[in-house]
Amino acid sequence: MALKIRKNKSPDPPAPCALTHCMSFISGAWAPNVIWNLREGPRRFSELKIDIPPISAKVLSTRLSELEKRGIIERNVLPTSPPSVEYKLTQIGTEIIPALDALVTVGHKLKTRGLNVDEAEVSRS
Amino acid sequence: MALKIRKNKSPDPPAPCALTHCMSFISGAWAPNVIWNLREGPRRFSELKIDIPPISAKVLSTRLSELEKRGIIERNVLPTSPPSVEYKLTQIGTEIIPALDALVTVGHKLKTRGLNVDEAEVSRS
DNA sequence: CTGCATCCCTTTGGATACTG
DNA sequence: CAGTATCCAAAGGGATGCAG
Repeated sequence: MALKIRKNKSPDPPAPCALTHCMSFISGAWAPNVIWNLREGPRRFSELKIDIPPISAKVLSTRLSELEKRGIIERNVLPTSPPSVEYKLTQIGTEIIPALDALVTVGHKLKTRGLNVDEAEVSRS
Repeated sequence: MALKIRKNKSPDPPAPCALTHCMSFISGAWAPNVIWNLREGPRRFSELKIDIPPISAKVLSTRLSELEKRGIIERNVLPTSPPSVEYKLTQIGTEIIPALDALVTVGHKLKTRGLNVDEAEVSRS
């Protein structure tokens, strides 16, 4: 039969969800953090690494590449003896800041309202 | 066995990144979509299921529970013969809409600016 | 200093089937 | 209709080591 038998695997047809798609530019672990930490100006790789302690070099590198590809940040290699690289938000990249800020504001409200933001177990060392 | 040998696994200390933490309330696949689809009023389980075609019942159910626990949505069981359940945004839940909207706006700009939002590479050999 | 390659493990979302 | 339980597979991130 010409009909395709799909057991349970499909090539993942593009999700026709515009909203999901439009928000994909901040996808990936720490992506919002990276953007956030660039809000006050250029920052070097190692600085960002320090800004976001839990991030691994691999992930930071990956995120940086993605964000650059998406037109959110710019990469500048400084011709210093030990090569250093600066990353900065693009024009449009800076427009993300207020949006993130709005989201964080709501998130903060949610927390301070005595609600259980499913982390009542924060009493971790 | 009472002992577990951990080679390189650590309990992953809580990431001290406030921003990540403050945005975690929209974590999980389709979470933003669910919120978004409730923006115009109450919606039933099966309606949401239809609104967001790619979502599975399991995930929708999970997201709904999480969002309720986080105080973003409310669940109302309607005493109809076939039991139906309505979900609606809470007061604070509605505050997320503008934030999402801001994010989506930027995302849309990013796309329409002729940039490759990491999908220019579909022409992969 | 940057950043990639590898390996491995956890997470988590999808499919399916079943219950109230 | 609403939701849960299982199983499964893929994605993605962390650690480490190496390279430019």
